[in-house]
Amino acid sequence: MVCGGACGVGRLFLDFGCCWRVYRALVKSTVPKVTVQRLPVYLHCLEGMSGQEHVSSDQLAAMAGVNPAKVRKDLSFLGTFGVRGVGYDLDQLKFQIRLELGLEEEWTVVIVGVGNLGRALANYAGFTERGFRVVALFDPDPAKIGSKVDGITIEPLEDLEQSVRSKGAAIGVVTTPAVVAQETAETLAAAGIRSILNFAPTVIKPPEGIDVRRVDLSTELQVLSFYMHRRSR
Amino acid sequence: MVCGGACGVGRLFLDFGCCWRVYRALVKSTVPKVTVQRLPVYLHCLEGMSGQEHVSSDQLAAMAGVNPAKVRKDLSFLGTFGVRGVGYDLDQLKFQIRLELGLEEEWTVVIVGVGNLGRALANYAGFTERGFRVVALFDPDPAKIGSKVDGITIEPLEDLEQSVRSKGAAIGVVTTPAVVAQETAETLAAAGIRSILNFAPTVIKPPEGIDVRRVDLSTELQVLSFYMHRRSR
DNA sequence: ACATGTGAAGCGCTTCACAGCG
DNA sequence: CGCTGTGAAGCGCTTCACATGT
Repeated sequence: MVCGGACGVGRLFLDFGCCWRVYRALVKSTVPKVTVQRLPVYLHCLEGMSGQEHVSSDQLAAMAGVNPAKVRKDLSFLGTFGVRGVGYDLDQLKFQIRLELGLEEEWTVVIVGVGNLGRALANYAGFTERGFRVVALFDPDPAKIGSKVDGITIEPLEDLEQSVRSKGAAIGVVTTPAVVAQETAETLAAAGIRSILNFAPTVIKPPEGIDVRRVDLSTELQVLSFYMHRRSR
Repeated sequence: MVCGGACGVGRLFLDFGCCWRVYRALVKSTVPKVTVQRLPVYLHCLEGMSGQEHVSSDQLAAMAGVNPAKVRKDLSFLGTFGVRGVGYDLDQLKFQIRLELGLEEEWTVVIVGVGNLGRALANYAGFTERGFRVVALFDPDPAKIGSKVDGITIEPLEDLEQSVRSKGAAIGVVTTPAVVAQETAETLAAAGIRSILNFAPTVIKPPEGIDVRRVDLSTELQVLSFYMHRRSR
């Protein structure tokens, strides 16, 4: 980037001299996407530490498997609370990351599609540990309706909209077959869900105003396959 | 990048004039990482199409939710077999992607840790559909050993090395608790596994020569949390 | 006329290197 | 001295725009 040049934001052109920081703060006010993805990793590493009051970027970097400079830059987006010559205060750092990630709020989750994967997720301890509470399960199969998984009763699909709305759920997890994933996402959106985590092996076109993240298990295997294939040539 | 400038590769500096393509072909010979991640998505989209002989980059881009130019550039790494004014031959394109991803080989998979998630993955149809065959399951729990999941007998951890070696398995899926994930990865590496897919909520330091990919379900939720939190400020 | 293939510009993340400060 | 915070350079991916080809 040419420093001191003009920054184009949509059709608007602004000149901040050499100050990209001002640009970020005033115009975008955003933490880089890649940083957001690393914050949970840092948090996890920090939570596994004990018996020390401070952490250095080198230490955290080694645990998270990244470059120390990256750790420092990432953390600098949350504010300036490291101590030179010492490191970061462990408790404060954990708190700041949780705050930034919005983990101080308790988010409620519903899961649509109680197959093997849906059931596994309903039982997944990692959700509860992070403050995500599963409040409802939905499935179209009459044989499943009424039975419980981890204490939560499986409800019929027809009740989805009303149930989600009354519980004020924020996140919808889609573990349905691929063919009904889009439809499911739209129903969830209509019911007032704000974000969707999609495990169905298909691309969901995000409904208006909804943030969709995709986790595709077989995609991951295919990526591994590529690199194995490559290495053996 | 300054075109016509020098390209540094390690300590070696080479000058290829303006030709980044030559540089890629001769020195790196690699498809960009992000492209590799998108190829499975394209493939999935193509497999869902029928009743037409050709696809255009615009069409594929719309289905995959990306920019058309990106599709063309991605595909150009696999070779030059689009037809101007027409598009890509559907069957040929599917074949080329499968070839590039190494999906023409059948990879064998073992799963370590048969909890809810491990069981879900053992049953996961998406693996079989893509040519990944689960050949063994391992768990330390004596109560589980000997029972079957989807036709595969659960074996004790002690048999892992010998069993993996004799079956010539290529991919190890780690669905153990976080505390034993590293250890598990090293055992898998010692047994001759070549790649690891890690679902344990922790960072595995890759054993020598092993490619490790990490899928963390709660990380994904935390990323969603960040953006929801952000929006409501 | 239409869609690919691709230089080149744009943009954002990574990494270096060091000033700044306890 | 040690470690953070950060300009600036490096690098790779994205996107544009259009030459190229059918």
